[in-house]
Amino acid sequence: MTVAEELSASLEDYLEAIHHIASEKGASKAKDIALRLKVRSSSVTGALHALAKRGLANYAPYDLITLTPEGEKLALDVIHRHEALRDFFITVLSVDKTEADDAACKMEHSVSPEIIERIVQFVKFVQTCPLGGAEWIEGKGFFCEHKDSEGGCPLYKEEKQDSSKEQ
Amino acid sequence: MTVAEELSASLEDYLEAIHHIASEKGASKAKDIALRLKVRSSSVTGALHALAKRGLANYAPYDLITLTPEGEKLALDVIHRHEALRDFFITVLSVDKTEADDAACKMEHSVSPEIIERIVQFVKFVQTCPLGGAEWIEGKGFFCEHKDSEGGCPLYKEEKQDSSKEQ
DNA sequence: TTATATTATTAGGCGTGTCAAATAAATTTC
DNA sequence: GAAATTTATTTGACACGCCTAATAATATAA
Repeated sequence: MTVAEELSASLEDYLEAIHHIASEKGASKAKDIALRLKVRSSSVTGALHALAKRGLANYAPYDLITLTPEGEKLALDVIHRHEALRDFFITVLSVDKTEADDAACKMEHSVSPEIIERIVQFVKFVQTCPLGGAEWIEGKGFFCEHKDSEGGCPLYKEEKQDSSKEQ
Repeated sequence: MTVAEELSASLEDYLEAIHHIASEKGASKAKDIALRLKVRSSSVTGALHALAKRGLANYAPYDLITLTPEGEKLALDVIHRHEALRDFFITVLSVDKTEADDAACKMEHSVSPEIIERIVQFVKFVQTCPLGGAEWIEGKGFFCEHKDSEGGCPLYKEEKQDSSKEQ
């Protein structure tokens, strides 16, 4: 089995669109995809061939379009990146929703898994410890600087409880 | 005067490379650019034609390559985005330098001016108020939540002093 | 200064991703 | 169920940006 080729930004957009349309109306038609991505339907046909060739979409001419499990997995990954970025822009940077969504849409294709993971952790930290003072602890995540003192980091406490539960 | 066409990620990379090579050795040669961008020199020639056509690079066959003032301005903008992202990854997300630089390199082309500005402000905040508690104040920037209490946000105090100086 | 090595350019090809126009299939309406 | 409409596909074109191979210019060494 060879390593799957990196998807282009364009194909990632198609996966994302197909997933979203499917979750709104069950399955996708080329026209909905075209409308959503602001692209002509001949471009959609082309993209669907490419996705089908990679085993990411179920495509038969004139038929409804769905994602394969593999395609679905990749779509969810793109969406995860999108949402992580958007949440970060809104929660931490106080960017307004529309702008945050647009920015996430553009950046979701170039952000690495490592950065996304850090961002997810950081947003989680900010939402739990609004007083801040984030400190990254390798292998654990962000905690506030006073994790050991009374009234310290709630995240850190959760962590402690969790591990004692696991005992 | 028409609105300048958006530069592609690829051309932005060339601008950035030309600027960096020039600041290290005075001017750029096609070979240095090719090495830096891991591209063949025929690709460099093509890119130089495109940049020259847009008035961003001074290009004459077999001659040294420099940027026009316009090209220099755009190069500095790309570099600003790169550095803002890298600093954020390092300072806030505790990502290691190499990874931070790689990630910045990939994302610098898709990040909007608004997001960059917020990130710059946020990093500045984190560096000044390491205890955190960032709060965005429209038209001002990030300050900590205790800006009015004793021992509160140094950034906010600076701001106050600054405006009294201006009086 | 002539031969050699290096560097740059041109020419042509390939993959991606878009479009418009022509055609074909499916759906809706009468 | 036939006609009209909508939707989808094919075909061919074009821009980008990379590549290889062949050629041309420049720089280096003898």
